[in-house]
Amino acid sequence: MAFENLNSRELRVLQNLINHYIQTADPVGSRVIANKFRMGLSPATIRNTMQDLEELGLIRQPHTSAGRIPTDSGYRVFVDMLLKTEPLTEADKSKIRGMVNDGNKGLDAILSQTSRILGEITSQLGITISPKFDEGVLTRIDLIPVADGKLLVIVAVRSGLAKTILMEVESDIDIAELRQMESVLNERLAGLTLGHIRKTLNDRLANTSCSSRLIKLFLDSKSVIWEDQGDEKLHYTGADKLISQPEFADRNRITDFFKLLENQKSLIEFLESKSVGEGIVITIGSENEINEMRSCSLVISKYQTGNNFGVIGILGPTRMPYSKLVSIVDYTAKSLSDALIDL
Amino acid sequence: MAFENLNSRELRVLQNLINHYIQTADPVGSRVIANKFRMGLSPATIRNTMQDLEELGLIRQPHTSAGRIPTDSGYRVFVDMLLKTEPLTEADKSKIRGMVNDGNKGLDAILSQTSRILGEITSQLGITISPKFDEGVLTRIDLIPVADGKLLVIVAVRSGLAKTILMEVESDIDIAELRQMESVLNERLAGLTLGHIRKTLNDRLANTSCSSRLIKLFLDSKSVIWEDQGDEKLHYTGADKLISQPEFADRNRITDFFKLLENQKSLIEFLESKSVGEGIVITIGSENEINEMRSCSLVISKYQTGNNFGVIGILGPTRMPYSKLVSIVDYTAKSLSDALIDL
DNA sequence: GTTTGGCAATCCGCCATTTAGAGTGCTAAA
DNA sequence: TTTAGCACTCTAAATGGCGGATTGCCAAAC
Repeated sequence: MAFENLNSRELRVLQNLINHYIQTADPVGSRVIANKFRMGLSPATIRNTMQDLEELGLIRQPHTSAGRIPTDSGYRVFVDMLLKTEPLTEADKSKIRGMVNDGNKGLDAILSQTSRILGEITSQLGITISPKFDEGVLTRIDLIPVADGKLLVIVAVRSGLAKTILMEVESDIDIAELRQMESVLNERLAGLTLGHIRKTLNDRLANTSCSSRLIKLFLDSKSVIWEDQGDEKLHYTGADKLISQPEFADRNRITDFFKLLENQKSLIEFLESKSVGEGIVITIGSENEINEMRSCSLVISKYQTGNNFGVIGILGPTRMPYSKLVSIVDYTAKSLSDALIDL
Repeated sequence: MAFENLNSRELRVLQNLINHYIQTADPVGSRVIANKFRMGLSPATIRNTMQDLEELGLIRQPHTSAGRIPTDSGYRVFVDMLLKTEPLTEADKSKIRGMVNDGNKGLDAILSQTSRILGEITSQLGITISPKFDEGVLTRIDLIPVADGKLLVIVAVRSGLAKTILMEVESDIDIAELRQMESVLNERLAGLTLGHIRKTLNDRLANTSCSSRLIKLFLDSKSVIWEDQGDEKLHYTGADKLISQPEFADRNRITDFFKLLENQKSLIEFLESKSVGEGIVITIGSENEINEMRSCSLVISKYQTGNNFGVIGILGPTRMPYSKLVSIVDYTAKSLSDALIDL
């Protein structure tokens, strides 16, 4: 949209209005902008500018005789053209680093911690999603009989992640058969990405001397083993603070919000679909296709471990302190990626 | 408390009052009880009885000229002396069985499903906690080098559960050393419970010909490997329906509630502390020591897999349909235990 | 002695009305 | 182009009255 030709006064008014609204959650009137922000203009002049901004669809009045509040497009312009990222305090930085690097914890615990710290220092909902395995390169697969009729399959991926699947088998699998299967799998599949393996498994398992029963087993459970089904785990923290924000005064908003959170699968899918490319992604209000999210914004970023990518970020009302959040999410994502290299 | 000498009229009034209140959430007056429940008494007589019940602390008036509502003690008497468990409908039964036995899913997925079905058919919060590993009997331990400096430890437990831990090691561990360590561990530890192993590991690893480096490694990471730290996982579903109940009209109640849910550790600990013994346990309102739970009730039960026990149940406001919930939780716990034997 | 009808008293929830305040849009003057 | 002034509009909060529900108590009835 052609908002590039906004003049500088309009931009400044929009900026001041949004900054003030983010703090107070109250519609902002012309007087406040004129006085508090010392723009050297009278309220009447500001009013004229505000009318222009309203016609452009960047701000709106909840009702006559109220001040203005930003629309989704208004926030979009703010984020694209006016955002000054706010440097983190040392305290926050060290808090983040401390949490993320917390010793010998597993990936899961780290991500849970991370969502907690994100929630805490932002007072919004901190979210983390564990990395997709799909892009992971198989380093090795192990088959371990653990009990009668149970076979534990361990899929180890470069960068140290591992996934275990418990499968049922007929109880009389021969150990030798199993070993053979194992080595065939390793010979033929190691070095490929899981996604790739999934697509080409049929071909790759042709012409072996393995037990056909086992071959069948592995072909049949293709999706369970190689697919990503619901492996990505979602952690979130900070719901309590979030719902005390004024935008959740209406109970229905809260119910909507929890419907959203309980439908983890679609939420994960959605977040992953949005976090394309490098760096921070911000989506605002109605830009989020999920209905229950139409009054929320998202500040997210990918993080990396090995070849695999996960997502972390913040979910909150469209009225959120974007400039702070961008720095926080960015710094956290980077710290997390660093920490996971070490892991 | 000596509520055993309540006369039968008092009991019937209490019962009717609670049944009605559970349905409507409105204070119940003497007229309703007299008419709706056809007790053959006039409202005035009921009023007298209600005064008695109030003096005993079983019911109370929110304000003059309102009907009465049950107190926590009132619910307690109701549950202990007046509860008629309501048989499940066939529809619900088959829903539960269907979900719980849903094919080849892993434990985690089953428990997640279970919490969902509990939430759905009760309109309260369905909760499941995965079993404690501590009582599990080790069937086998495997050591698998997955990458430079990484060692994957797989702890398999009778009944098919397995836990994997990724450890850091110096990169030049010798495969032969590892195999030896593995077989020593299996020889000396298989058949013992994890809890037992944890306590006696030092002694049991004395006098071996294993690499002292490896021995040290295993002793050092004792807690990570054998301990239960946060392994119990909590699933819950139904928050959205729960908070639409009238008792959550006050926003503070909702925030309290989510503080409770986000503090998973203490919630898990609490639920486990309450679920002693066989069968259903019901705790009401202030009987729950956690502050944020003082206006909620809990209907929980243990379930079993191998030697391990987990907990499932329902969390909701003290005004909950106890008689239904008891049957549902009971049936679900049993179905779950059955399904996990099969697993 | 127990139960009941009658009745005054109490308190809540709802509705309409009022009031104060905030902010606007427009117009005319600077 | 900017500003001051002013009539207008709308909200939020306060006020007051009314109807309804329920109680407690007392005296009469069973």
